[in-house]
Amino acid sequence: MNSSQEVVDFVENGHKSYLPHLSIDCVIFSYHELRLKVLLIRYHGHSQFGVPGGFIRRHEALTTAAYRILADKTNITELFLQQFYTFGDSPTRLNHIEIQQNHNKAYAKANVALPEDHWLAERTLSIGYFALVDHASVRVTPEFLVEEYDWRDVNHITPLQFDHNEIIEKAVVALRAQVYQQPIAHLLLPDKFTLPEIHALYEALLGQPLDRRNFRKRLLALGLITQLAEQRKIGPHRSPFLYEFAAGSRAD
Amino acid sequence: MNSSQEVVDFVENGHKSYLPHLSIDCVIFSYHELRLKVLLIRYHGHSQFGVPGGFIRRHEALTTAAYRILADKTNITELFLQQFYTFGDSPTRLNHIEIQQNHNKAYAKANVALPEDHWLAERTLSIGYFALVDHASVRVTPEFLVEEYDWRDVNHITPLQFDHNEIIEKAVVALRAQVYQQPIAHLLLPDKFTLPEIHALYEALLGQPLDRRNFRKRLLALGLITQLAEQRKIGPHRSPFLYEFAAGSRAD
DNA sequence: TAGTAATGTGTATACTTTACGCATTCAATT
DNA sequence: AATTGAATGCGTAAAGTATACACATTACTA
Repeated sequence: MNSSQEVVDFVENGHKSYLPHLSIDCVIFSYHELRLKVLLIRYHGHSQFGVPGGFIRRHEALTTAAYRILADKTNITELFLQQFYTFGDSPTRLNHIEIQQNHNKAYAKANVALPEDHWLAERTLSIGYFALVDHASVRVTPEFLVEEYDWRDVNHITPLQFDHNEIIEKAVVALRAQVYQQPIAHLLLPDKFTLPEIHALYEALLGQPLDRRNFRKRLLALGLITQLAEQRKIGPHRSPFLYEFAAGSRAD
Repeated sequence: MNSSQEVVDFVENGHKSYLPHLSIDCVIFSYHELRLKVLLIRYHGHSQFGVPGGFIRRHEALTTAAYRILADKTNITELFLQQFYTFGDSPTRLNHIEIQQNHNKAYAKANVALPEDHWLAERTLSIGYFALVDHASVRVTPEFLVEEYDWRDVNHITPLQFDHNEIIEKAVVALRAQVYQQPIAHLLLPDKFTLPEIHALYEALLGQPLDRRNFRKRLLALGLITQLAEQRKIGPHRSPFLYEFAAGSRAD
């Protein structure tokens, strides 16, 4: 939504296209400057950030909706995406008046206010997905109601809207559980990469130091990566070998 | 719902109390005659069984709803309950006409038919919960539209309604992942139990044989159970010691 | 040509899991 | 009273995984 007019149209007609009471919240991870980052956005009139989200079309498969929302927000179609939990307990999700007021802080920018019985002002459950995207490929779509966005270090998340802190925490746990099961890092690295590169990536993903040598043995033993004969020239040091993700490793 | 009148009332007024487009499906496990069982129900006019489900009240916390539905169906309040996945992809969940026809097969018994635009005839996502209940304590609540129910061996599930086979499969995976993490079996055994008893239970839960001796060491090492000084007299054999679940083990 | 800082592997040790055997107990039978 | 069958109790050896750690190699710079 890129103009006041589009926002008004959404508020007036959105109920025809989208399911009420239900949203998808996306915890979008990327890897940048050796750190694991999460994409946060801040709406007009709000002081706190939150994770981006969207609604499900009435006749759209859930997974399709998740991919569509991710693509809408980041202009990225190649990504790792996985559902991890559905949130519907937080008191901040149940208090009608609070929800309505919260929305209206943002919608004020388009000079609309939600009436009390508007579908957007109602209690909404959220299906949590987490995604891993290539940082450099992301072009965050500007939105009329979104004041700013920020790639926040996953270890330095400040208090967020609603239950979004809890959502991110659960997403991080789910992400880390997958790190040795699936070639998750595939989209975060070039096709050919060095061991130090993937090593630093995994340290960021897991938030802890990993022994270089044992790490290599592990990925090799799991069959996640394959060593190539080629090497790469890096500045003044020994040339590291290149590796690639093994074809046939899970989720390929 | 126990009478034709109640069903009609639900069809006419349910939208005031419950969230549309969203249901909770419960995979209810129990342990009976050394087997892991799942509770299935069959609606009037339907040939296939399915897992029991229910709707979320408009202002009810999600977890509360799940416990309420479980209690409604089984008259049990003490149980292990956990969300595991939200289903919204299956084509059988998206086809309007099919959904409507399916519902009407059952509702025919109450001489009602859902119009095409009725909330119950619309596309519905389902939040999957699995539960572990004490088989003997369950008293399945009779419902007007439910023709029969069955505790089905988890290894002999026939084709079910909609995507319920997939739901059960995912539930079994989620259940098995928890078996050594939480004192899941607490509610399936008496307070004091013998090692052979919990051993047989775990074999049923995991669907595979487990070495008696290693099994004991494992549970003891994890601190899940504690050995007592007491023994139990069993027929013509050596008296087994009694064990209890360790206080302070997770989820207590 | 030596120095520096990074990369490349191998090996020994601790820990965890798995495999497996033999002694003990209870009651029914000889 | 001794024997036997069937189940339980609990230990030990072997295999497999994970962890800790060290030294050789390379590429550029001084």
